[in-house]
Amino acid sequence: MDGGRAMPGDAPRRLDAEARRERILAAAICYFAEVGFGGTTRDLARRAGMTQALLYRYFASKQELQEAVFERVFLGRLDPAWETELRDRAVPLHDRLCRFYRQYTAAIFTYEWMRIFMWAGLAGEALNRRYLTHVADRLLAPLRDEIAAAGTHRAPEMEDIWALHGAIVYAGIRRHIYHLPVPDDPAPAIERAVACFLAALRLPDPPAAS
Amino acid sequence: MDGGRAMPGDAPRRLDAEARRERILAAAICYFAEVGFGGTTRDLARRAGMTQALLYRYFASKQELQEAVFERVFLGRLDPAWETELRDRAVPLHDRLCRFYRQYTAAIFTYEWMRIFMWAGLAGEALNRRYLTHVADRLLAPLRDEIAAAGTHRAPEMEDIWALHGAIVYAGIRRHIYHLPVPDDPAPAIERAVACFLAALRLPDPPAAS
DNA sequence: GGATTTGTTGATCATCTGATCAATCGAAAG
DNA sequence: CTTTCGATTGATCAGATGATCAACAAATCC
Repeated sequence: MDGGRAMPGDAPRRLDAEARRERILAAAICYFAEVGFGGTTRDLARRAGMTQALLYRYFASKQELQEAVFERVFLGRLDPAWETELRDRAVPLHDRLCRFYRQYTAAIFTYEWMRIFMWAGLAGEALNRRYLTHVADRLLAPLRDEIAAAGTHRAPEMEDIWALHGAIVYAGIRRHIYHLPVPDDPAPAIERAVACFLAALRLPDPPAAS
Repeated sequence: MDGGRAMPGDAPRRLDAEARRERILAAAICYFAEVGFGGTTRDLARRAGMTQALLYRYFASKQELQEAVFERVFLGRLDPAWETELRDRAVPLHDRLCRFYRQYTAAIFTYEWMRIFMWAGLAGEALNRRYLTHVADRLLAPLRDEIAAAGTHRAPEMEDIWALHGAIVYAGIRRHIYHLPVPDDPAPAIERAVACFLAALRLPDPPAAS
């Protein structure tokens, strides 16, 4: 059957340096996302279909491989255009928020991103705080400003913006961390969460009772 | 200086079985919450101020200790009375929701609960799915029924209830997993999230634009 | 005081884990 | 075909880790 040539989906025994490094990195992202950074280099190598020793030809240490995983997974996921678009008052606020959260969730609602971010957070990596601080300053704060400028009777506090954020992001956590059933397309839920949030802010006062 | 007697906050060298077991369990909860279940029995023993070998007199294996931690942290945290109170239509809906989420967050917004729950979730423990399924069936579903019965123009979907849940719970994640600054008292944020949620449901239609 | 029970320890074992290196293998160049 | 260079491997090392056990020590009982 096998003439010795590599099958289409199969790996040739020998790869040039760049392709091998890529293969290791891809396997590491998948593996560490699943088991966390406590996973062993031997398990990782087995799943990547190569020897454990080979990992160390392309990454000086497990720590360095872990950092390469962080860089690949997190770097460049946040598009600077989002901030600009959030501030574009030619577009209705509701649409701006929906559009932003559709793009944001498209970027981070993946098995790898969600889980590696959570593993890193629990492990106390500074990365998470930096990332979320950036999100707060560059995205949520402008978002709050836009809501405040949209003529509602009171400006929401940052905690309220975080609540909207949590309402949307928690779906990704339920799905990828807890493995609970969640709709494939987050767009409808985003739509309703944003509409709910904005609608409430336009009310003159919280309801008295019942 | 030291006459041989144990100092007030100090541990006597010798404890009766029950007290020792308690000490180990308390230290294990604190330790595993911080570093996860990949932490070592030697580190744990050092922090608990005893020998590593001693752990194995009270727990047959690390696995058994881990299960004891789960039981202590998660068992009996959900009060069955909450469901009853959620259904008590003598109380205004807004107040019922706020009261429930104040009690719920009081139960789970601790460093230990939040982190051990997240470690367990990432590790794929069945515990998390069981727990959240219980929350969904026994608390969020009734909560949805009550909202539907409160005369709003449309009944929210379960995903909307999960959004409210996420808006509130995400504050605990930000605080205990990501170590971001969050208000000590979650009550005001709960109040606003619930008011926002209910207010929006009473609106005749989502806003047309801007 | 001496014997008995029971909590505690240091030493130790088998295995696992990150990391290293000389030996091998494969493809391209001459 | 032979040489050469670089990718790949098996063997191996030192330290860490879960678990065990005989020896020790502090209460308790006679």
